Amino acid sequence: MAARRRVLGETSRQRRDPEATRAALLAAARREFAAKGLAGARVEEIAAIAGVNKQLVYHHFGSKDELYLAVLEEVYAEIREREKELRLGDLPPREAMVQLVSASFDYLAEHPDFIALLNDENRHQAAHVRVSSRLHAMNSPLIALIAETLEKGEREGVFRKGVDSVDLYISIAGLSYFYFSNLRTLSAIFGVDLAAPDSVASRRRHVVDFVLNAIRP
Amino acid sequence: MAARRRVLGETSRQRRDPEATRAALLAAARREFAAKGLAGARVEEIAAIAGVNKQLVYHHFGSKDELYLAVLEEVYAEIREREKELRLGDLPPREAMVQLVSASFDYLAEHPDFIALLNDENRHQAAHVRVSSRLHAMNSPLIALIAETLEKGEREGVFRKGVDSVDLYISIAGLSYFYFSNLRTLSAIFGVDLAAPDSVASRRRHVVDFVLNAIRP
Amino acid sequence: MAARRRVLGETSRQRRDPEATRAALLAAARREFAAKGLAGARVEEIAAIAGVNKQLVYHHFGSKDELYLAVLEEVYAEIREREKELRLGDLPPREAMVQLVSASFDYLAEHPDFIALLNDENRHQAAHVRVSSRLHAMNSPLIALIAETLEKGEREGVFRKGVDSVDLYISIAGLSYFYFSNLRTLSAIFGVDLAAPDSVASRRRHVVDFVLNAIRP
Amino acid sequence: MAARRRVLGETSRQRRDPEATRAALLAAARREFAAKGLAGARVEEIAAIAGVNKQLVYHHFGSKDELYLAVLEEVYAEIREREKELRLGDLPPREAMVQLVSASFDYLAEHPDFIALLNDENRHQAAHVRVSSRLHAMNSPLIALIAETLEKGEREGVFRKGVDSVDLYISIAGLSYFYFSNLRTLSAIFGVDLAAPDSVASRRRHVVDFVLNAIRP
DNA sequence: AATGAATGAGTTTTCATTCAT
DNA sequence: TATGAATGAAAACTCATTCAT
Repeated sequence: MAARRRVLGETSRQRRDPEATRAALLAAARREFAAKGLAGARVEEIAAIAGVNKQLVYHHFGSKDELYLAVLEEVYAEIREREKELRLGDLPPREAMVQLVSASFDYLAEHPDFIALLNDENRHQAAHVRVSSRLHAMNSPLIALIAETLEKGEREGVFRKGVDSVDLYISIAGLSYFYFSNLRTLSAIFGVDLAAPDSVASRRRHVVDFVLNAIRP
Repeated sequence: MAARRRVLGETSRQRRDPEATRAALLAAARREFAAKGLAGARVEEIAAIAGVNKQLVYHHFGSKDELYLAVLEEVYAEIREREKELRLGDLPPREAMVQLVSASFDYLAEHPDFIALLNDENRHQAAHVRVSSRLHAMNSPLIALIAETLEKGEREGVFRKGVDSVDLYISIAGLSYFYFSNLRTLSAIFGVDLAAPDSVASRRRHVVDFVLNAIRP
Repeated sequence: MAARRRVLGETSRQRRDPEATRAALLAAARREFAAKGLAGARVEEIAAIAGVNKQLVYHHFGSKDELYLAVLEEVYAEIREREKELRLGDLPPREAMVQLVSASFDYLAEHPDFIALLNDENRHQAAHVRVSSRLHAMNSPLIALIAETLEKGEREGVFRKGVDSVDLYISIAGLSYFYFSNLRTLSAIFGVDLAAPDSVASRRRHVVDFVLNAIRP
Repeated sequence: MAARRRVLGETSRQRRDPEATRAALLAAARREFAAKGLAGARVEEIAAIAGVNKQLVYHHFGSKDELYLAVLEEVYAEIREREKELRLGDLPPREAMVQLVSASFDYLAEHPDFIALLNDENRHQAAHVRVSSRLHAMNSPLIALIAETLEKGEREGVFRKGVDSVDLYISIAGLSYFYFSNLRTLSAIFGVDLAAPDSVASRRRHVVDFVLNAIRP
């Protein structure tokens, strides 16, 4: 008996607008899969949130699983897009690295969906990511940026030698990701509110410092 | 449907051994919840793996949810126990920190189910952890150890000042956790096998180095 | 288990006739709830009797409880409808009262399921009736008819004064209701068959006489 | 997860007192069967209310069904006992009849259990009453009292002739029974509170009046 | 006599998916 | 393209009853 809701701001969406229907379903699915996982999310609820008939999920995506993959693809595409937009220009290596780490932190801070979806996909042994040729085609501009910045810094003597760019990429991500991914349990166990703006700002400073200190010569 | 299997090593468990029944259910539940999450795991399958009647889940734990909480409590108790066993003795601060980071890495390397369970619990906004008085009573010995080591290193001038121990705790955990948590998607996206022993060993070295470099004066 | 049966007279109901499906479920539910009560009736059996898939109960009614309420509403609507059809025209008060009492008796004689449903609902403290706005909107035409007839008879001097119409309504109902409601235990205890047509006819005469005698001047 | 409760006032009943256990079970069963019916009552809950182990139901009564029969027998025995205690002495017939009707009304007013149990048993077509030789052996002293009183009144000319004593018995019972049996639905439908002491007192007067008027010459 | 563990057969309800229109 | 009805399979949970101690 989930109430039929229309997405915000769409009081009377066109009855025949396949693109809008698809987009509404995708947005609703992203929200539901992030909140409840592939197993916990309900096709009926996704359709209800999108304000459309349940059957349209099958029309547009084929199955719950394919809808899930479509969400993953959208989410990955979005983060890659965001990474592409990162303009470091001619910033000196240290300043460039600050930007990289900050941007990485901020993206995760703003997209808890992304974290939840990735965690669920990892539980599934990346089964969907593995089979998606679209996802394989998206390579991370960030890793190249990190490599370039690292190299430049090494040459200029502001970064130590011997830091692997993939390792650094994973470390930068991990320092932020774990904080947001485990926000609730850490807060409960420590008895603090890590979601508070002050806590987040403090963590952000720590992460940037931590990385810069770790790679200085 | 699901074949009745006995847990490994228990070819003919006593018909009346409630403790053994409870333990078998808990072990099976841990495995299933880690593999499939709270929503995806099946009570029937858990009972089948434990080799007992499905209704005993309700007899011993009350509900699927309470069984899930029991698993979380067990898992947290186990990690706290492990932390308590860490003996740093009179190691100098740098060596002590190497031990701390290594032990943290190794625990996660050996317990992928812990990671999976935590991720699922975080998706549920730590709903179970929050209500468990048993979990609130368990405080991490590790965080105290880190604080002590950090302080000693600062005094001896081998660590820089201004590093917060909770921040450091989260960073140490995050550098290892993210790697194992996102092993599958990272491997798929990068086209490498991060689960390979060589990769893990290499990551271990990186993490230890990274932390030590980050906190050197 | 339970064989798929089609409701009488519906040898091949349309596959897509939601109204017919609803009606078949309602009829089957009425029968089962009357025979076994809310707790004793089985959703599966109701669906089987209606010749439809068990899940349609949830599709059309939401839950077993809401189906039960729908049955109560139907049954009350039916009795109210029947009361409305009572045409006393210009009958003199005594003859009118005979009609009222007789009709009341006959309805209960012909609708043992109504009695069984009411008894069950009373065990539930009228929980369903209380929350039904549809039921609150149905007021009994009978009580008004009794009041009018009583008044007219008083004016004409054929009925005594001081009889309250609600009291009389309950008494008329009670004299018949108890007989049918407790038919089985009374028969068992007295060692007679109160369900036999002769017994019923005799009781009918008694009830009419009893009421008329009770209200004569 | 029904909490284990001890019956009021029995904080530590003897561990080995079969009679007390039997009585506690019977009392709990009476309450539960009255409240929920045979189908709705739970053996575990009955045992919990009685403060004893569930298995003792089987020890003492054999099955849920036999426990139900034991409750019916107890309840019938109680009402017969009560009827036996009715002392009309040498009251004149009208006064005697007032006593009979009043006592009948009062018993039902004070024993809603009895009504609920009888209704449930009637739904089961008196299946338990029929097979109980103990119940068949209990004949109602009331019906004999009514017959005597009726006869005496007829002889003295204070009651009309032609009233059958069984019919009268059923009418007396019905006038009170229906009121209490259908208290909740009638109150809900009429929007009044028939359970209020004033309503009950008023009904009591009506019933006594109604019967006396109905049988006067 | 008494207990708690254990069980088999259900019982309501859910859910992804397909069908008919 | 879109809808609501319909379905089969399963899911969590229940319950009367029996077993082992």
